[in-house]
Amino acid sequence: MSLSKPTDSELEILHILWEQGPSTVRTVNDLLNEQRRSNHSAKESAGYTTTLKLMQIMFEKGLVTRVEEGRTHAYTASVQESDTKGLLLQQFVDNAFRGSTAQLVMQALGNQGASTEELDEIKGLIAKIEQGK
Amino acid sequence: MSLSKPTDSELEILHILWEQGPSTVRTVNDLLNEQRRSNHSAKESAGYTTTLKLMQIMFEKGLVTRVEEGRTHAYTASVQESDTKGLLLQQFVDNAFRGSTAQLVMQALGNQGASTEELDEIKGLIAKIEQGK
DNA sequence: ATTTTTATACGAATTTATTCGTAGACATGA
DNA sequence: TCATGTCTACGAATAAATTCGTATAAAAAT
Repeated sequence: MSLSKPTDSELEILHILWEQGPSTVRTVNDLLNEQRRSNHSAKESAGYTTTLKLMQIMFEKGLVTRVEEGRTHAYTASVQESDTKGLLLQQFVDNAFRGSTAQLVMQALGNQGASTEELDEIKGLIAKIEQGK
Repeated sequence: MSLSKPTDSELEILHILWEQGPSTVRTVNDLLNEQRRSNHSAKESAGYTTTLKLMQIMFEKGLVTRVEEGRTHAYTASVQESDTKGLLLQQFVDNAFRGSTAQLVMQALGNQGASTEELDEIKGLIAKIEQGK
């Protein structure tokens, strides 16, 4: 069963499920719209049935599981956050940076600098990776 | 004049134009298909008129300029490689990593490790950034 | 000269993602 | 009870990206 790539909207929903754990469509839809408003996201707020439909499609694709709870369904992400992000990243690096992770990292750090703490974290990670070689 | 975001197919073409400089549709189409074959890209090889149409659309959007040369057109990328990649990266970080560049970098380095040389390069860059603060 | 090749332009089919309306079931509260 | 609200399912409209067929003109080859 190979990990399937979520679309942008699906990813938005996955983020919520990863954070919240099992949730109803209603909850997801509310949080989604709340976030869109506070982030000044480019997207308008989504209608309830829109989110419902998306989550049904995600269920068909196997991105989420669901359990009947009375009249409603509780949805749970069935893909790991880090696996999914890894897959997306891999494809993004291939498309935008011709497969060069280093180039991507350089661009990322160059662009909108990370904070000093973040840089320290990254240095630590590099040190750890170098140890392992 | 805000930079517009190229689609995946458009980005493939831009990469070729960035590498080759001004090129005809024929050249772009040939290189595109050559690359797709050698990379075992997921995509099939593209018909000539498909590439032509894409490049016409890119012209309308202002992603490329073109000059008549006899009977054919020579197309040139009109967006900077680093600007475009920066924009794509920004949007990707927002979508997939909720805006956290550090998280993206961590995932990128953790995933499919960079080579020792690349890590050195990155360390150098971090040092330079820290100097600038 | 006439056939074949190689351009552009353009309309339109296809595919994928997104959005929402409407219908039917069930619960809740006046 | 019966009106109102909230759920799921599902069909279908819309939008965006991709693909390609066909028409037409010009050049090149025979």
